[in-house]
Amino acid sequence: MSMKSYITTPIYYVNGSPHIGHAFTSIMADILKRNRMALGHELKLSTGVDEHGQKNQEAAADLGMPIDDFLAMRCKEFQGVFDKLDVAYDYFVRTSREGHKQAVAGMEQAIFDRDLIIKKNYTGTYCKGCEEFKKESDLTEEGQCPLHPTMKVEQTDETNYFLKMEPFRERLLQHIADNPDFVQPEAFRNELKQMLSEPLDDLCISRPKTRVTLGVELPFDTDFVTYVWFDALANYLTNIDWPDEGYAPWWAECEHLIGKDILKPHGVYWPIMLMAAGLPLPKKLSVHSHWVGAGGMKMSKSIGNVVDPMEVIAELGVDALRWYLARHMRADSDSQISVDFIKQTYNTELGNKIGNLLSRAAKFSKARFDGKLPAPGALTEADEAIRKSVIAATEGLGGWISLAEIPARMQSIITVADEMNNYFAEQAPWELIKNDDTRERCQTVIYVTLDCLRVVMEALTQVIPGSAGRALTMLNAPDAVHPWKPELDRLQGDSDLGEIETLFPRVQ
RNA sequence: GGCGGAGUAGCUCAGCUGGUUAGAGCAGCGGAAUCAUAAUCCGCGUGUCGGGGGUUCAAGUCCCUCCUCCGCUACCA
Repeated sequence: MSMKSYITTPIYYVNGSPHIGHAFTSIMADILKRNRMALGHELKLSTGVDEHGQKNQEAAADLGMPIDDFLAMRCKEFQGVFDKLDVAYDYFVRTSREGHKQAVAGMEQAIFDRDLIIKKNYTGTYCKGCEEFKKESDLTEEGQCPLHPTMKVEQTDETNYFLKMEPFRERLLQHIADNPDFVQPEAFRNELKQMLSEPLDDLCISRPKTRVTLGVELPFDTDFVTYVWFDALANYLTNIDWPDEGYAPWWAECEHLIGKDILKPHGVYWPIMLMAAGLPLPKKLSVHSHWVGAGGMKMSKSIGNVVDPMEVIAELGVDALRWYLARHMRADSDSQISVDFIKQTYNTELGNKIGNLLSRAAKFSKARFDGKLPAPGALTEADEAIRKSVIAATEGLGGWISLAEIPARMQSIITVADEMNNYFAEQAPWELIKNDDTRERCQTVIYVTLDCLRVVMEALTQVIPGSAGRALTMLNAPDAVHPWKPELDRLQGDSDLGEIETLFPRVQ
């Protein structure tokens, strides 16, 4: 029986169109999935959309659309984007799904039955942007929410249901202390500890229907719907059919990928919800930072430095984007992105160093060896050296990688691509082909180069599956070994090569 | 205000517990080669390592201080 793993992305709020942040988290989740699967794990990856809450309700109203039509449209848009990004999700979550709603209600009932939910009146300030109640101290001097300065906060005086949080605080802190991998990287673990360093207020988990109608009705009071965050977080369980028996092995190996902006709901609310319901906590919370424009400028329409994932795909192809994100993400601080940066990285790394090498070696082989890949002769020290380097550079991807390790793995691929170009230039097969007595040597160099490229491409299947797959087809490579590890000499000497096309066409 | 992170070549970044002439990639300049996506290979960097002070035989690397930026958090209002 193979190991099961479960990776999640947040479910995205659909009141706006998909942006680079959505694309990033889902692509990273996809890379981790492909990595786990290469290792022989059975895997489920969930991504999707959050269809509830006041903001969606209002976004639909603004467009003058019936809510269901609006949600269906947005859902299709998001799903289409992830398909184009080659994100191989197993579940595309829609919180409007009946099974999800029932499970959310079931979870609430379970917590309610344990006397951990109380009803009380609350007067305070409410930010629609955050869909949260705010303390006076959370607001700016002008009395507005610092996260949503253009929205007006509302004064409320209403009765709601609250989840008791404080009883679980110490236990959660202890869990974090005992399990360093529970929150990664360390910088965010420390921030979470800070959030938990003082007594927690009860969490309001309901909204009166008089104000919000789009949501899951409370099982114990039909005048209320569930707070969006409670509803949304529960998707991680409902996707794998909780409370049905089968969910357990998946849940035991659950890794949540999130942006640092939603650390609090995932690091505080969610674990406490689970503890309150008597359920085990997820195994790992992998937190990432955000993308900002060149020079560290925030992306904004007025500056004109917004990177639209769909525009990038249309112009450069999906793998230019996937590669850039995987290569330049920094674990605990924001990373920079611009269309120019993506182009530059694409041209120099994918195009010049990898694509061009494949092109020159494969075309040479076909032209000089009758459309075939020649069989190698005896190997020299130089051959052995480059082969060894290729194994060393790729074997990391034959093991379990964490989110934070991805860029370093990509770096080692590029480094070895440099070495391969070096090898090819030093061996100069175009010279070797000129004399009969060096012809066999030429065959060996071509074979070694293309077989090394095959290994690299197999490794890259985890990151840029489309391009890597095409390259393997050109090389007429056999199916990769499973579980995967870098292995030499799997290309057949004296066999046909496929049609050689330009893998990463240069862009201006 | 507190805590944390950051400020290193034109750009993006490495530089761990202090130790040879401060590094890489990209960009730029010169050359070689022509198998290839004008790609590749070789050569070329006098940077006040944010400012100032200090400790030390020796500091980008430790201490103090100041400046700038970012994150979390608090409080005054």
